Amino acid sequence: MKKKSSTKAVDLHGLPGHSIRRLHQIAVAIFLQETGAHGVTPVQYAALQTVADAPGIDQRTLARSIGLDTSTIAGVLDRLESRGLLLRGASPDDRRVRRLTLTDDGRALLAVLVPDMLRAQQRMLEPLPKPERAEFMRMLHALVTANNE
Amino acid sequence: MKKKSSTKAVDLHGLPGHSIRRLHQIAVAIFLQETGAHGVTPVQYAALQTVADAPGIDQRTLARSIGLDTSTIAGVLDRLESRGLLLRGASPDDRRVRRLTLTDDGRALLAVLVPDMLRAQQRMLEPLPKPERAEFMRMLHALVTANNE
DNA sequence: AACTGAACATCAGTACACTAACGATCAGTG
DNA sequence: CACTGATCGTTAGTGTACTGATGTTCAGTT
Repeated sequence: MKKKSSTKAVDLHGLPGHSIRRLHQIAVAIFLQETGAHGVTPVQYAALQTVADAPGIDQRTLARSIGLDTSTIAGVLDRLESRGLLLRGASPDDRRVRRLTLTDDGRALLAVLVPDMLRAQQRMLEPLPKPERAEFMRMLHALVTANNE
Repeated sequence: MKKKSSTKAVDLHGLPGHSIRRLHQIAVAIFLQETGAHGVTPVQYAALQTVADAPGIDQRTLARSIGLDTSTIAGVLDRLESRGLLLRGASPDDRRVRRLTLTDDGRALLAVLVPDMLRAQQRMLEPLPKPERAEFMRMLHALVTANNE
């Protein structure tokens, strides 16, 4: 009389997909709490950071680097450009390509943002005992890289 | 001469928030690959499952149970209702409340969906060695429940 | 019975995130 | 040099996901 009609025994909260979605929501919320004053989203931060590290990068390379497709990155860059944080210049070699660089305002904002962002990252893992945090990050990273097809 | 000007040493891919976002994208993609034929999203599945387990539930309780706010759940239910999978009836006790139930089509679709969904969940953790999967789920769950403020 | 504050749902606005289709450009081939 | 296929960016359309404002309804007070 154990598990005969277990058809309905689907525990939503035990499903990886559901917990991953919830954790993502929480991560975004924490990020916005810590950096809220500056009006930058996690994805916008990722774009700013990547362009800062690789000035002149093109949109397609940027998109792949942070895990977005080109149609999504277009909107992100629109918003950053209209705030004067980023420039979309033409490439001299290839007229299809837009070369991305940060403005002085963009670099300044990024510098101000970093400590807040780091505090947010810290908070996300805080509920875990310290030795488990690195372990969690290792597994997380393994899952992400394994699925880069 | 080690780490004097480490200001720029922010490794995007080592940040929890970034990896969590990527894993969420991957989880959604796998879900849609496995269940693609039925045109249901992960959130729509969560709503169907929860209403099936608690017929007559109201929108607010449903929203909190799956981690959405009421403005988001409204759109989700619009789509399920217009596909004839779900009914939004009025409550006799309280005219503010809409009581949710599945139609026969909704229950039938859910039954068909479950095996595909379970296969998707399996695939998400597959890159991890078997003993680590439970460990990962335990940490994931700890992080989610700890941040339910 | 009117007043007040809370609860429930909706709507408007902003921001990802995807697919599919498109136009422009480029690189290589015949 | 014209042709072909691939590449880069944009646009259109669908679906979460949030905040903030609005309107209805309810429950408790006065």
